[in-house]
This record gives sequence, C-alpha cells and structure tokens, in this order.
Amino acid sequence: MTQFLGTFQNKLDSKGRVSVPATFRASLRALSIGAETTVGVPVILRQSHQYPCIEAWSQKAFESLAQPLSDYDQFSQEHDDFAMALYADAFSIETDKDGRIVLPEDLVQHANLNDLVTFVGLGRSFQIWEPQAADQRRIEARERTRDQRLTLKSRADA
Amino acid sequence: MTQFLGTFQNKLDSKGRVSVPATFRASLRALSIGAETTVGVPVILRQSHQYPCIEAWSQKAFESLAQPLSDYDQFSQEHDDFAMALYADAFSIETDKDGRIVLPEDLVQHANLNDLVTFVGLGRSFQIWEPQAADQRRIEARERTRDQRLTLKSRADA
DNA sequence: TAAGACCCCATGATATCCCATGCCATCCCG
DNA sequence: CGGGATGGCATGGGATATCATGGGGTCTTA
Repeated sequence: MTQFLGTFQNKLDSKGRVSVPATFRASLRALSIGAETTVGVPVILRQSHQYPCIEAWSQKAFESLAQPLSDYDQFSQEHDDFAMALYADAFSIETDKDGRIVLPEDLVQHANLNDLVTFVGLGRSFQIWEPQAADQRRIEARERTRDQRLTLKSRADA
Repeated sequence: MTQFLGTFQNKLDSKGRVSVPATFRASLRALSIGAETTVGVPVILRQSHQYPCIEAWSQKAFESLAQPLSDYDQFSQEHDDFAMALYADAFSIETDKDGRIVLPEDLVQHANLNDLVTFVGLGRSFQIWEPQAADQRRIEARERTRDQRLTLKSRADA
C-alpha cells in the first residue's frame, strides 16, 4: 500500500532521533525517486502553514505538489511567492539504517515537540504532531467532516 | 461473491489474532488492488465514527470512499478535515497465511472487544463488533427498518 | 576538544511464519 | 444406506523475524 494510513506514537530519544513507522517507511521508499535500494529512506519535511505540525511527503508526492508552479508564468510574482512558500522551509531528509530521522530544530519548535510524537497518516502524506495536539486535531476533523457530510446530503436531497 | 453477507462469530486468541471468515477473505481478495496472488489478504480497518465497532473495507471500496477528496481543492480546509478523518483512524492490514489478523489496540478498545468478536456483513463492507453490542444493533436496525416501511406505506396510501 | 552527525550493535517486545489439531460438512464406495 | 475418507476452516502454540528503542564508538567540524 503506497498510502499513509493510521496513527502511530513513537519516542524521541536523547539524541533527538525518532523511528518513522515501518509502514510509512515502506510507502516512502515505494514513492521515492531512484532510492529503491539505498539503506536510508528519503522523506521531505516542511512545517505546516495551517497547523502546529510537521508535514511529511514522499519525493514523488512532493514533486506533484509543485505542479501548480507550471501554471504560472515563470517570472511572475505568483510563481516566486509559491516557489518560496513551498521550497524555502522544506528539508530533504534520509532515515538512518534503522529507519530513524533527526527532526530539524526549526520544525521541532514549530510543532512544540517533546519526547513523544504522533505520526498521522493522511493518504498522500503524513504529519508529525505533539500527541495531545494531534488528538485535538483529529477530533476537530471528525466533527467538521460529519457536519459537512450532513450538509452535502441535505443538498443532494433538495 | 464480492459482497459481504452474513454474521459470523470467531475467537480472539491469546495473541490477539482472529480469523477473518473465509467468505469475507474471498471477497477481500477479489476486491484488492494487485494482491491477487499474495499469501495474505489485504483489508482496511477503521473505527466507526457512528458506532462502537470496527469498519472493514476492501482496498477498492476504500478507494471509492476517498473519492470526495478529489472534489475539494487540495489546499482547502475541507480537504484537510476529510483526509484526516478518513485516513488517520484507518489501518491497512494483511491477514497471515491462515487468514487471521491482529486487531490494533486502538480499535479493540473502541469496539470493547474481549475474547469473542462478531463479523457482520454489510454488502460493500463489514463490521467487527463485540457480540452483545452486535445483537443489540441488529435488533435496532430491524425495528427502524420496519417502522420506516410502515411510514412509507401509510404515505403511499394517502 | 566538545558537540553533532552517522554507523553499528544489543535488547525486549511484538508480530509473523509455520505446523499441528480438531471440528464439521461433503463425498465416495462397499 | 452407512461408515470411513477427504478437505476446508477455525484454533492453538512453538520458533523466528521485525520493529522500536537505547547506547557505544568514530569521524567531522567549529
């Protein structure tokens, strides 16, 4: 399965390392660009602009994220803005042999991480959260989705 | 038969394993994506947001569940909420060679499972319940359906 | 020379593999 | 018709592999 599913909680050790869940590593590898045989597994990390969490992308998914760029004139303001927003605070990381990564200090602060972190699968990508914040966000998402579904349904009925 | 029909009761063993009913396994395999020849059978489990039970989907059915995602702008709030609600609580599982799965601890708790579990076929998907809760739910569903039919009838008469 | 990045190995817990058993329905043949 | 053979399936458990985690050692670099 080349999707990111499920929620996992792992430890940040004393050296700042944390294991990427094995199933996520498998997907990251499958969606990597020419890294099918390397020891480490590539992953691209960014701070979320919406939430206090870290976004994580496979190489292929990140490539397609940048797709809108080609819609803009290459020398336009929009192109520059979008490119900067996308790339400027992105980190290209590779896990160690045991599947662990060291999270950049910037991102640790942005997500308010302590010793426990929660990995949340979102299909094409996943996020890294401080555990309590992750729980809150999941509940919020469930409620909003449920409300929305009702809205869509009643519209369909009309 | 690529539908999930009937009700089955199986045991959770001391290692937390439980056999997926053979007929369900056959459907799961038929509705899998490129796993026609693997030893294990893939299944996607989620906690139900409506009931204290576990939802189980074939890969293909889960794919179509995710369909609404493509209706939303990729950077929209709705997209984020829906993706989180759908994927974060989901687990991609594969049965062992003997057709058994280990239920994730989260899901066991959500469904209040002990040593016996009930598999309930729902056509496109099936559910995993604590046996007594499953019975109650079935009775409730029957009654609601009957009431509804009466309502429809009297409306038709009018 | 101290801090950080990276490599490697050890360990315990858990999940998975693989085989054995027992049940039950079906089939076959006397 | 009846009894034994057969095969699919749920279940149990010992052996083995995988995974998350901890930590030691080395090289680099500031």
